[in-house]
Amino acid sequence: MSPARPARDRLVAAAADLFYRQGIHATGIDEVIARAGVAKASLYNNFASKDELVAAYLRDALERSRRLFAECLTEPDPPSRLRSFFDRLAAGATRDDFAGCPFANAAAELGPRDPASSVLVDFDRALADFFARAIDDAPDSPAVRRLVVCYVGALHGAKVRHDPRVVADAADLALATWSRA
Amino acid sequence: MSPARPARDRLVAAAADLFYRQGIHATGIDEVIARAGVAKASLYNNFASKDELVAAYLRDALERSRRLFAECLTEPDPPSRLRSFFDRLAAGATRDDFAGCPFANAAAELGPRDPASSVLVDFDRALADFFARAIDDAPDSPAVRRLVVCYVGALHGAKVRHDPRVVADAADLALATWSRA
DNA sequence: ATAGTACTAGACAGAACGGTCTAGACACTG
DNA sequence: CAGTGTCTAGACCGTTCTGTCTAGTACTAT
Repeated sequence: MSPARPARDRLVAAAADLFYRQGIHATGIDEVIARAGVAKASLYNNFASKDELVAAYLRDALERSRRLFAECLTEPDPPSRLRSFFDRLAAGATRDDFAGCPFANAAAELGPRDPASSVLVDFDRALADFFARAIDDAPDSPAVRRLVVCYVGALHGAKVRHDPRVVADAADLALATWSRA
Repeated sequence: MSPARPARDRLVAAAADLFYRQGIHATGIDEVIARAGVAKASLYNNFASKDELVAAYLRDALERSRRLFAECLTEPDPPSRLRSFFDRLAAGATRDDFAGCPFANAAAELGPRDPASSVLVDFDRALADFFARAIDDAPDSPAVRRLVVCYVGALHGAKVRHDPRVVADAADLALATWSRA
């Protein structure tokens, strides 16, 4: 049925790059297909609408996040899991195309009624679940919610201040709040 | 010269409401002037462009934030200043039109090259300055940067999870990180 | 009374948008 | 060879957007 569709993959990759860096509403269909090197008809053969492409971009980003979570969970103990996670965030924040958390950015644009916003809820759950597994606690526990605060503050702070040190500050905060709990 | 311009004020108020709740790109000029009860020409007599209206909206929000900061700084000691601040955030997060931090939302939409984004930098500085005064520390100190992380995490977390408890979690984190430092 | 100012109502233009459609190239499979 | 599915190139449509323009109204100061 769907053996391998390079056009679709190139579309998602181009959408990821442009939607992430420029914003979703600020990026037009024509720019996406030009970046992907793909005809407009190929877009609408693979996706019913621009919103579907947005959802596909977010689902792809969610999948990458899940893999990141899984890698961090291979560490033996809670502090090294948290350290591994925030180290990876810090590394990402030094890239020149860093623009914060893609899900936070999308949440600011989409609004709660948008169909693609269900992926944002999925990410939120996946993040809480990751932190819960990382520190062996319940996903709704205050300790996990504090770690989510650290994550959000880290990425957004590093974005608006153009300063990856903020991620290190948030990591300190995360480690401290875990060791205290 | 400019004794009192109700049309301009109504425009900024309408823009604040709509841009904040729906997003900037998702809100058209026609919707703003309809909400303001104002003719389109009045908009362009007071603002050169939509971007100017966006900037005016953000400057107005920045001014309100500065007043909030000043009120919190009347508290006698650092913990009560921080508690006062996060209590006000928590109160705001329970409102049904709560949509997170207006500057964070605008940052996700505008991109760094937008002229209005200088107001975002101003807010960032004002926030760091407030925390620095609140805990009697330098605006670039790690303690202040950790508090900024708490602020961002509080508002964004409360937004995407629709749960004002997140603000309380962030407040705990903020108080703890200050008392430890 | 008259001039100036701030406003309203809405038509209008130009561009950009999302999305559809036709025509045809290429590769693979029977 | 014929047929099928995926692709490209780009014209095209209707809508929506920002921004301009005309015309006329209400108020105020001199």
